[in-house]
Amino acid sequence: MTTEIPRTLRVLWGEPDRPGGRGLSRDRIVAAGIALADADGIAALSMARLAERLGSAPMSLYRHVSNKDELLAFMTDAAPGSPPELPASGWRAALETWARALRGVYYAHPWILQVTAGRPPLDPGQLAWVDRGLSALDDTALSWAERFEVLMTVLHFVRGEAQIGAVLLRAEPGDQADYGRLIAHFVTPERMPALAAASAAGVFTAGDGDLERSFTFGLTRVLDGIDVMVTRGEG
Amino acid sequence: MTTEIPRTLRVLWGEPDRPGGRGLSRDRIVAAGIALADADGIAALSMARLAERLGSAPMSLYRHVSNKDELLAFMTDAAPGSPPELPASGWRAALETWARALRGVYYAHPWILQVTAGRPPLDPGQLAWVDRGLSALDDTALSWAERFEVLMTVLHFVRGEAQIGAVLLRAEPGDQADYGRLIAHFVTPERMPALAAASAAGVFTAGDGDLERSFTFGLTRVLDGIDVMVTRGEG
DNA sequence: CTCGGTTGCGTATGGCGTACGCAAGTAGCG
DNA sequence: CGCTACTTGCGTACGCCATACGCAACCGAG
Repeated sequence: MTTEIPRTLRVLWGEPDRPGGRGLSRDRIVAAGIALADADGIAALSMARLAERLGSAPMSLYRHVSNKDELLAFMTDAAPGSPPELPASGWRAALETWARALRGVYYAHPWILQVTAGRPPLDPGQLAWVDRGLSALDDTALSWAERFEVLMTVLHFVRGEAQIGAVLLRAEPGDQADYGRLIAHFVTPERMPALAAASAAGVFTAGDGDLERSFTFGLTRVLDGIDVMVTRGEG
Repeated sequence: MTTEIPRTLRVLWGEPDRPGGRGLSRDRIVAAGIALADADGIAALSMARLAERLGSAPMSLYRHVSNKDELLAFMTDAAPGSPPELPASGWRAALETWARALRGVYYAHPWILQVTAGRPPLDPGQLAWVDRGLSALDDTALSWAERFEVLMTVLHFVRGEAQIGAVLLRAEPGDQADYGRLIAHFVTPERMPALAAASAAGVFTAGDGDLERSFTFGLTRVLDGIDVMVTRGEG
């Protein structure tokens, strides 16, 4: 009857770290992994490089982490930290606070997007955020299923925006200009009329602060759409 | 003045395939790569396995594809195919058609989501979809920048939903039930009250057709939000 | 002091992407 | 026909990766 529970999850929810070792510990390894992935990207995170950072041998890590997948699970659990307290001034402000804080997490740790893509969250770190997000809708009349779908809609938007924005932030300053120039070079009005018009209108030559404005723009659309439902249900 | 253009892009936009070889050709390699990634996932796509499928030696592929990254670029260009014709019955129906077709692409080739994550599209295959999506908004009074932001908002939602849905579709039938059971097992009302309530309400024990319904639900929210803006601008 | 358990790590294996250079085939041209 | 220039296929080799296994050093309890 009881589903057998994977070791990784049991550790994640229960066992605290044993700081016994002569220097290595799960917490230290996970923290170093997060720092490495933040700085150089998840592709640069290898067990060997991580061990080097920690001043130990590669195989020593396996005493605290059963394999690389488990390390990544620990990292995605720890990196987001605690979700923010939400304002009590209504679901919209609460949901917006949640979305902006989550965006901050993804901008700080873009690799989370890759690691958690298509994997339903089961660690306490991720689920705490889901719980907090659901609580933003406490003052609505929506069903639990509706609240969950609404939250997923916001989540999809935040993840999608972060996937683009976090990369742009770390790119060279000229890359965005290059992108606009390449679009302009390849896209012809005959084959792609709408795109050519958008390109000619300067849509692909973004400037400072445009990332922020574009996030706010999309989030406003999404929240407006939710508002239509919430208000109709109450009216 | 002229930005130097990466070889991969030049090939993508210009040079047709030279079918000269004794069996190998760029098109055949790309098609086999797509088939392999569709069947076994992108992680199972190695140059060696691909060569085996094609009955050639690993190094032979490099005559037609300069490295694995370029192969992936060719694959993401080719896999989506042509975007659908959009109905002329208004922006909402057009955008919905576009979104559903794109979702179909991601469900058929989930690896595209991983490969294109955080990389702005520059190949004709992807850009044709962006162009078609923008054209869905031709009958609105929005600016080009607004149309682009609107399209990105829809795109984020579609990608986010597909990232979860495409995986669930290929999962074992019992996995979804397992997920609900694991949530119920770990989540306590004291620590995560909203999540516990949602779990108790059966939100995490999905049934047949729920994926479709959930996509429609979220898409309706997003389109409703866009409608608020389009209508206000016109009124 | 002994002993069971824990921790660190050296060695080794099999997979990966791919640089390099040779050989076999093909096309152009006399 | 033969000679040459080029293209295509691929065998070998290298360095990086995750990680299985077993030994040695250490630690706390008796």
